[in-house]
This record gives sequence, C-alpha cells and structure tokens, in this order.
Amino acid sequence: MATVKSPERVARWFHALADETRLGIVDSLRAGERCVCDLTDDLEATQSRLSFHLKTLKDAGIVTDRRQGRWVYYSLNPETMEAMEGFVKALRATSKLRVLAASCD
Amino acid sequence: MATVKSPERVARWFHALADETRLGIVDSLRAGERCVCDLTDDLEATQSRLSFHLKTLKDAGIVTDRRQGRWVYYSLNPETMEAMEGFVKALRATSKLRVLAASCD
DNA sequence: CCGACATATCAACGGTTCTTGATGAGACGA
DNA sequence: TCGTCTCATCAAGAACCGTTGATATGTCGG
Repeated sequence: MATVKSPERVARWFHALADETRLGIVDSLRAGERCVCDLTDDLEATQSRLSFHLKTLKDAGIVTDRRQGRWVYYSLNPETMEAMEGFVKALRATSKLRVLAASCD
Repeated sequence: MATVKSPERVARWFHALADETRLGIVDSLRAGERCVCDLTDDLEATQSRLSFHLKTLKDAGIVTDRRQGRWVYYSLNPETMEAMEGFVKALRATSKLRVLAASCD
C-alpha cells in the first residue's frame, strides 16, 4: 500500500505543519471542506497569502483540492493523516523504552 | 498537567522535525539514549552541526539531555511524543468526516 | 595545574521561506 | 462578449535557517 516513509516525505509533512498560518488552515479543515474564501474569513488572511500556504500543504500531501465551479474546496488528506499518525506512534512507542546509557568510552 | 497546545508550541514541534538531519537524530534516539559522539558516528555529521540540531530539538521539547561526566546523553521526550500523537490523532479522526461542501454563495 | 577530550556557542555566508501587491487564468451570468 | 468573481502565480524584499570553521566551556586524568 505504498506507505513509503522516505525522510524527504516525512520532512515535508512536518515542514508543512511548521507554520502557524498553516496550522490555522488545518484547524479550519478539521470541520470539513472549505473553499479559499471561507478560509480567508476564518483566518483573516489575504487571498494571496492563503493561496501560498495552501499550495505548500497540498505539495506536502496534507490536503487535497477539488474545483467546483468558481470555487476550490480544500480538505485534509486522510491517507497522509494516517501515515503521520503511524510515524508519530512509532516514535512514542520507543520513547518509553528507557535504555540505560551505553557507556561512551 | 499543562497540555497546552498553543499554536506556537505545535509549530515548533513540527519545525523541529522538518529537517532530514534532525529526523535522523530522532531515528537514532528511537533505540535509546545517545551521546553526541554516538550521533556523529551514526549520522556522519560534524560535531558543530549536530550540536545545532540537538539544540533545535531540545528547544522544541522533542528531546531532553542529561550530562554524565564529559558526555551529554540525549533521548526522546516521551511527554512531547504523547502530546504530538494526540494532536495528529485528532487530525486524522476529523479527516474522515467527509462533510459535503457547504455552498459558497 | 596542564593537556586532552566532549560539547556548546559564535560569526559569517548562502540558501530558503514568508509576505505583499500586481497580474494572470478560468468560470460564470448578463 | 464583457465584467466580475474566485483563485493561482509572480517578482521583490525582509526575515529566517542550516552549514562551516573558529573559539569557548566544562570535565577528566595525570
């Protein structure tokens, strides 16, 4: 099922979420699909700025878009969300195995 | 228990993981504590570079450090890992509720 | 105290990212 | 077809980030 977690791809996920504006977008999308005009209202951001961040999120695979007439609707990409959850889960799982220090000398 | 997920804090988590060198560090730490000299070996990175990235990870709360004699041991911070997992889980949960487009006009 | 060692910090440079305002492209209704 | 609406793209500047090499800090053994 092509769950290839190359470092590049993972780094791009995280980079896409490493910005407060984009976190705001993602937060808005939690309620479901939104068109850009909705998001400009939600976030009080200019259209150009939003378009830039939406592109970043889309290129990273975090969101998908769908055109309908004049509007473009964005939504979270469930596949990526699932893959991200898997990645973070794996980190948490191992963060609990407190291995005593291997001596360095 | 102070699980305040301010956007700044969340953005810093993700920024800390938005770099392949730092993902490599985190991957190394999955096996348990590591001192900087271990990591320079694991990642074939210069000491200065590693120190920079470790600081970034530490400032974001992703790792903790512990000095023992001349060495400083780094490990994943389980609390942050848990908080991150919660955050991502919440995103995934809602990414499944496919709300039909609210018409924009 | 001295030299060696592990790590942190600093300054400087090059590259990337974000913001803004202007322009372009596609869809619609009159 | 024309004007308008939604959205994407572009160019330019400011701010930020990662790398490198040099230097500082702290710890140890002798």
